Amino acid sequence: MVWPTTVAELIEAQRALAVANPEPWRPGPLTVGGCFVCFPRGHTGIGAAGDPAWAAAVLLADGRRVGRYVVRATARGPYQAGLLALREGPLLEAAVRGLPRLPDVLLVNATGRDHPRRAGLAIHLGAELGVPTVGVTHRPLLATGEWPEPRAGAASPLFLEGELVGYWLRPRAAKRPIVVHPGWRVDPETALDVVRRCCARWRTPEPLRLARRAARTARARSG
DNA sequence: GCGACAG
DNA sequence: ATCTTGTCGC
Repeated sequence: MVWPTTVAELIEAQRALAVANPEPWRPGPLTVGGCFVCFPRGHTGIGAAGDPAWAAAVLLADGRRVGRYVVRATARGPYQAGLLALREGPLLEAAVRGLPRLPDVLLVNATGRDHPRRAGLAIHLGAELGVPTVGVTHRPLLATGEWPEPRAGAASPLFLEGELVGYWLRPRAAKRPIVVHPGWRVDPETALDVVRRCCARWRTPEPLRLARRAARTARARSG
């Protein structure tokens, strides 16, 4: 399979992903991956194809980092809500494929079913890699729901046209909640379970935090 | 027609 | 995504 390069191709791929019915994945002993793309400091707006970028992925086993890969890359297009795969999809795939092995489950900075065609980048990247995925974002794309109570670990459902598409989750009692999105082969409750296990120390799940740090460190070193 | 709208 | 200022804590 190849990443779509045009809006029409991506929309067609998203429609297929929305009705795909992969075998549900159940968490056993976990290796958890995280991946992240950053852009130059001072970068603003939606950008364009050719923007410099840094993509990183990390692999954690028993909470310890056992793999890391960072690659200098180039954005494939501008950012447009609902079409994030056109900008970051191939970059994230390249970062994850650079790991010593694929994770049991991968955390992605993107939505899943919370998407105009129910096929956000977390789902798309998981399908592409053949790896179960969970999306984590700062806010929903289209879904709505009340914030959970200010207690660490509290969660509340997010709905899109009547469908449960994810959860608000508060990793830290006093701080803003994050959004947890079931991705490829992952149901909402499993997604929540995976992310909770990764938030022992920080608001941002550890695999995403380490991938973000790795990408930004590379950016600082290579301008 | 206009604003909203993951990163 | 990135920016901004102070603030709290290890």
